[in-house]
Amino acid sequence: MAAPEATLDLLLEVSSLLGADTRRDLERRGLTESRTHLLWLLAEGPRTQQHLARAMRVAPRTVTGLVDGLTATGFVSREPHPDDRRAVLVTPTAHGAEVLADLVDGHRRLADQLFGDLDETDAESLTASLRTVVGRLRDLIGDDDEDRGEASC
Amino acid sequence: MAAPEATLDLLLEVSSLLGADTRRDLERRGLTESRTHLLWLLAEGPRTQQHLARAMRVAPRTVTGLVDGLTATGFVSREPHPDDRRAVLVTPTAHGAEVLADLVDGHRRLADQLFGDLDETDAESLTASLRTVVGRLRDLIGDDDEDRGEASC
DNA sequence: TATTGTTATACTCTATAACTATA
DNA sequence: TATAGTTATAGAGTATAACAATA
Repeated sequence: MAAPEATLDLLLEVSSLLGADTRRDLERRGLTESRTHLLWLLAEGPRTQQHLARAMRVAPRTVTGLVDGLTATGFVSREPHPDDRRAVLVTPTAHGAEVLADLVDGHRRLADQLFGDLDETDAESLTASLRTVVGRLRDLIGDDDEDRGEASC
Repeated sequence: MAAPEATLDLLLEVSSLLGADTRRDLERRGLTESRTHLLWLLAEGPRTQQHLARAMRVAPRTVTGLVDGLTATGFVSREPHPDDRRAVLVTPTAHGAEVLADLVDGHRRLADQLFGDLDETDAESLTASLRTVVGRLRDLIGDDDEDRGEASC
């Protein structure tokens, strides 16, 4: 038992359910996954759109659209860059910062609900297995993992 | 160590990498994730669009678009339903069936690459943990898992 | 009256290409 | 000349609502 395919199917189901849970939570707040990913990258301060495009591995034009949406819904604003008049600094509004803090908190609570009561041995074993899988997937994809911020939510 | 949040982050990274690997593979074949999900549901035979909409948890109109795309690119055809003249049976073409078989095979090979060499203990422990996580996520979401086909690819 | 699938419309995410302002 | 961000255009996925044909 525990055939490789069954394990992969479980992992894919976890992915699907995690995505569904996340989306449902975000919808209530008027956010989408992509917009949230961008907002998440502002946790440590304002960033230029170029920076965000590279971190999200997305075309600059895509960031324009995401920032447009987040601006229209009151989560961020475009502020002038102090040193470069071509660039803007995408900056969370008070509301955006509040929602962001809330999302970070929700992430922590979800982690506790899912893994908080695993005993030490199981937890170690699970993280070790996941680390191995991440390494193998990176090899398969040829991902260098350069330049990314923290994990998306 | 092995804090709950680190484990969740690993799981999210696995999700992200699995998605990237899948998309890259599908692009080469002229498929998208949604279209592939639909094609996958035809593995055991033709289905009506209503059936597909329920299985994919998506609006009927969305299925129309996906079937349009798959028809235009030669993966499926719409055949008359023998008993119900309102309905159509979405049916893989020869090409579609061939690609589908190839995808199923690729899924098996990926599983082997990721988990084929785990020792019995680790494999059991990993699947047990994943099953627990699936259960908890289902509870969180209130997912009844009725009516779905096999896992999407 | 209920169901199957469609046309019509709209929003989001993504991409490429051409352009403006600035460096 | 190179970079930051935009307008323009396009394709994919999703949704709701109104409608046709059929059950």
